[in-house]
Amino acid sequence: MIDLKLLQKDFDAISTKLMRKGVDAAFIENLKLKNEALKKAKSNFETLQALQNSMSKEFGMYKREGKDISELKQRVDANKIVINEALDIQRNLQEELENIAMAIPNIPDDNVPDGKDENDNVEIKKVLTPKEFSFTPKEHWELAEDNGWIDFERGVKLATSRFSVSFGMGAKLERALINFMLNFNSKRGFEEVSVPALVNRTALEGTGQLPKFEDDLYKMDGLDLFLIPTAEVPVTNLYQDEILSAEELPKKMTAYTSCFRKEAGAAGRDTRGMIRQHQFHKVELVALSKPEESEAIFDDMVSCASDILTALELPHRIVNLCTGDLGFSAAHTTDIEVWLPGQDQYREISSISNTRDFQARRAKIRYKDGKKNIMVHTLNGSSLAVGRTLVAIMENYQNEDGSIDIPEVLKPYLGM
RNA sequence: GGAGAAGUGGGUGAGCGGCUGAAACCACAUCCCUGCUAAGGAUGCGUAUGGGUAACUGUACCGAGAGUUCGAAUCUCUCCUUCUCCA
Repeated sequence: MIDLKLLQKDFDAISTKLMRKGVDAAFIENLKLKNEALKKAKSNFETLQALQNSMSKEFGMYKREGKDISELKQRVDANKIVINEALDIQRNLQEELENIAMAIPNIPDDNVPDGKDENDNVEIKKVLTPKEFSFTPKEHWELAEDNGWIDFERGVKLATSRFSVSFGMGAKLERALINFMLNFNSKRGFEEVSVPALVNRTALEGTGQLPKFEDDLYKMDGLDLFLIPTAEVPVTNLYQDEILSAEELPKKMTAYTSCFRKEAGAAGRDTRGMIRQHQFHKVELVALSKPEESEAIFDDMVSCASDILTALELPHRIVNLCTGDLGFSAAHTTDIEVWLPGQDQYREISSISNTRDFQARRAKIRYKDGKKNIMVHTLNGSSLAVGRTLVAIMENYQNEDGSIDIPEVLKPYLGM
């Protein structure tokens, strides 16, 4: 959630920034007006309540002293009616305000480039040069089927479209990648955690998936529980509604989970292969930090993900997302795109975001700085999407005869 | 699935309709004393939000929500969680 006090104080600047992200000006204006109205309503209610409280105290004294209370009772009863009206007004405003505020995305940083969609993202640098093939490289689905690594039909048979099954070396490689990535992140100072794959509404509101994006989530029938779309949700919410001590920051964590997404708006995109599946594996990095540390940690996370790709000898590039491609909760995001020779293009394999205090305010994650409680900054990033890494290995390590080499760093994980 | 018991501040735990935002103890912080490593004393010490430069102060919060009442941590209802017993 954005800082309403800041909005109130510096309305023009904040609304200008939000408009860069495509938020309707009228919407922001409305938020401001509602906020002001709520403040008035609250103050009004509290004054009445204070009066009621003091009369109630008097009431107790009268009774103890055996005085006549009928006149006082009349006053108190009359005030009660007024209070209830004031409370109603306040509650309605509160609810309206919350609905609006929760649907407003984070304020993009000033250095986020303007742009409409992913085509306007800005490349920062390339790492490793794609190798030249002496033959026409195949796409991963062909390689996956030819090598018997992935069975797309049987995934559909078991569930529905956009599900797949890994066999043999395909399955082993997934497991090796997960272990390799977790170990890599551990060495970089991220503590490994294992978390539930189902979370409640509060957790999803905390990280910003709800209330706006319920259509993208799988919801349990009859329960207020959802399958996680990313480990970011359970891991960040681990400290929901807590006040951490300054010494325990930064908290750097890494988790492997399956992720589940309905891909509601993605009809027709990447229908073939395992680029866009309803269920996929991902190793995630999450950090909670003091505000002044978050940028350094952000850089650390980007390099951590990039270094994994480098260790796997996979060419990739680092891209700064433009306003149009920026997610709901992010103040700024860097994507890592891996080179896919079969597709002859770079494709997203990691997305690292600093949400600053946006999620912390929603999830109420604070730390004690001396006497004051301050919102932490939260960061998250993939390191990496396992399925897409497997895709990248298949396409980059393919040979002319259709066989696939195994990256050196993974061999120990495969007993090779 | 059935039957009971319980959920209070960082922890233990009192309170069972007004004098309680909450005793006491522990932990913690600052200061003092002492002087030798362990103890003594004083003060402070929850969260959120509004007002105020500040001191301070209004309001809300005793698992969550609703209700009874002039007034609820305390009474009622629903839900959640934990523990014990039964199937």
